[in-house]
Amino acid sequence: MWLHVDPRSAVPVYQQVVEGVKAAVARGVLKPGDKLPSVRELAMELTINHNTVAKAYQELERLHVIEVIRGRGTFIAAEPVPADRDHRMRELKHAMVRWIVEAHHMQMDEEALLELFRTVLQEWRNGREHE
Amino acid sequence: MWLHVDPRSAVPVYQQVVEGVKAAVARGVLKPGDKLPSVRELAMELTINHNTVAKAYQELERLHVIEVIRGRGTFIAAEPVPADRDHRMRELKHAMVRWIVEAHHMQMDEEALLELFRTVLQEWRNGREHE
DNA sequence: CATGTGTACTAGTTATCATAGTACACACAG
DNA sequence: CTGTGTGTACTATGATAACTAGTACACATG
Repeated sequence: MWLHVDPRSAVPVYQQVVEGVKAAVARGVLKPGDKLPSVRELAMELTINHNTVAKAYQELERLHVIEVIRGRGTFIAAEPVPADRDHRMRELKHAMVRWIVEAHHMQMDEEALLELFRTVLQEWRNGREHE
Repeated sequence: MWLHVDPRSAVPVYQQVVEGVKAAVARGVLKPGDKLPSVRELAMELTINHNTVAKAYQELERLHVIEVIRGRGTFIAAEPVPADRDHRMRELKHAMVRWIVEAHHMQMDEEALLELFRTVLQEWRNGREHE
């Protein structure tokens, strides 16, 4: 299965589902048109409530990652339209600043941080090839 | 003031204080030995409860960012010893992966993402010089 | 009609965050 | 010693979010 959930994590379960699906799409595990499990199926598989899955699906639909068709099921959306691009860009920059601050408190050089990012990016690329 | 707090934000107020202090230290606005406002002073200034400030201070002490001396006050710690380096490194990497995925859903090229990070790093360096 | 979809609703539990008020232990200047 | 300023501890209360459980409804399809 391309989805794992940790009920003891601090991050909400529905959000873990959202991120899991987004990651699977980004990796190419899920492609446009692919059918997702029904809310009840996925809930059974992850041993969580079907309402929690439904909440995740609604969030994913809001993000234009999936398309929901009542009575038929949910599918990966054709084109991931970036709706609120500016807003997400600001958040991305903000996150990067947090990395810099965090790295500083880990006594990590800024150059080392940049190198780390390159490494993570490379590892992600490799992991993508293996699927 | 080097600290701002948004009570309507989704991120907890005490955590905003924690991040604010860490950022100020990283920028050099606060230096080792500097005295922080008392919990009641800062609470008054930010119009929040003094218990909330106390919670933030306790978290900062746990992170070895500040030193607390009962009856005297709180001070920026001498050397920011990275205690749980491995754990924080894993979290940092995890955060980077999340944003790689996010960038993909924004239809942003990986090279563009790397370039953006270089830009943010440069901007942060400039902002630091001005203080 | 029967089945499988997503959706909507109520109810209840648990946990976190924040406030408010009070009290205590310690350091230090007077 | 006393008064004041520290951080800390405690109880109580309210607000909100996340999750579970159960039930019911509307729609698509065979």
